[in-house]
Amino acid sequence: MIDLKRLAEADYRAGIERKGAEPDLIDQLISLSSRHHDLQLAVEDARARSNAVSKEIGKASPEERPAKIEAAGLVKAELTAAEADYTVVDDEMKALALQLPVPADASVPDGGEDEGTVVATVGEQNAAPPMDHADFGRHLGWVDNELGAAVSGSRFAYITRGAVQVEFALVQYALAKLVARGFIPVVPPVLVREQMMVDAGFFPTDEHQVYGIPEDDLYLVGTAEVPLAGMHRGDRIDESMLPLRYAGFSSCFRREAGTYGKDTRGIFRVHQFDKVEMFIWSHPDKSWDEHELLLEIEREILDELGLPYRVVNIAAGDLGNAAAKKYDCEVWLPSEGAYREVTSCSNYLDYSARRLDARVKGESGSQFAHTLNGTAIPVARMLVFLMEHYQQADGTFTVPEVLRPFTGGVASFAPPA
RNA sequence: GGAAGGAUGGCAGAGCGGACGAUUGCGUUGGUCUUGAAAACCAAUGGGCCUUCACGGGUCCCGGGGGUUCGAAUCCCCCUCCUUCCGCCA
Repeated sequence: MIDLKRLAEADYRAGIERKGAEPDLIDQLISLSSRHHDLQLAVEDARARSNAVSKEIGKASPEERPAKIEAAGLVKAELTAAEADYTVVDDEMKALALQLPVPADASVPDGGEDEGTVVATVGEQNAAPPMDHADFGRHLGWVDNELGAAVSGSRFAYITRGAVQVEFALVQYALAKLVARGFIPVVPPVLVREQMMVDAGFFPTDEHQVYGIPEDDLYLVGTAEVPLAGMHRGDRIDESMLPLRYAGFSSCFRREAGTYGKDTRGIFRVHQFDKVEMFIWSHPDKSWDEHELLLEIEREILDELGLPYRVVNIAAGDLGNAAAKKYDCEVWLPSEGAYREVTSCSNYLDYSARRLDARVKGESGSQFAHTLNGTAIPVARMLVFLMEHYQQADGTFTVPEVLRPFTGGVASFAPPA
């Protein structure tokens, strides 16, 4: 939800338009909002009179009451009429406001998909290994797409043997790093109510990407971000508690509608995967520092895993509704000769906190909190990159140095005998 | 799955149609007393929105949504959650 009061500000409006919002919509909303204000005054005035009259009835003697009740009825009719007008405009205004995105930050480049700015490049664009990640996964007995398809359908896979050990090593490695940084580890529910999907900003825009359980009115989350956002819904967080940093581990479920034929090899894009996600509740004055912190952690993980990558400041037109700025970290995928997204981090400013009614309480009153999120480890996709970069000429897999404490010291995996 | 009871301010806990935005206790904060502390005593102690230069004023909020009424924390309906009992079960 955007800040309607700031809509008249040139910068605020420009930030929204840069994300591709129709100027007409904004004008409509401004005029609705001014009508809304007038009607609100009218309703409150009518209600004030109604309240006053009603109060008098309570004090009146039994003989006086009938006349007073009749008079009150007239005021009530006025109030009812005013409310009817107000409700119409209020609904219309809210529906429109939900459609508008949070403004892009000034530091975000203009443009759409593929028009982001590369802000850092690390490592070399090395040549492809003998096998791509899909073939190597089959070779090692790590990934079985056919079995997954037979049991659950396309884009489902069995992950077995060493891949499972590496998966849990990745998770433990990330959690250890985040806990050391003061993040609170969380295993959240992965089934949530519809309202939670709305509050977290995924409904109605991304509803088609989400699995639902109609019988119980629940939805499978596509990311732990959703239940993590719910942790402080309606809270007034004392500013001394901030920042609150959470590290959530969960399975993630995505329908991947509209991606038929895209990334069909291996487990690059699957319906179900595990992920360690970072989520921060920040004081509004500090959220840009927290955003840089998220990027720093993501880069540190890629550095320590020894993967070549670049960081992209995503262009305004390619940002989701909720993000004012987003960095993507893209790792070099040798078999494709391209950088592919592995992690990302976004600053939502107060967009999500408004819906969640999550506020920061300080000496100077209260204001909406800022929320940020970033990927620490998307396990399946990380396995894809590792399978290419740590593939040896003899067909074995070498475990990255930093993961070995979490594989029980195992340094190498070979195909099953 | 069946049955019953509940949800009120930071916490506990009254109120069950009209002066209730809410008795009281605890907690918290400030003060008096004290060399200091404790105790005791006094006082203050929710939030959203609108309006005002400000003082202030208005409105909404007693789990959430709807309804009855001139008037709802209080009555009615729906939903959610919690507790207890029975059944079932990793």
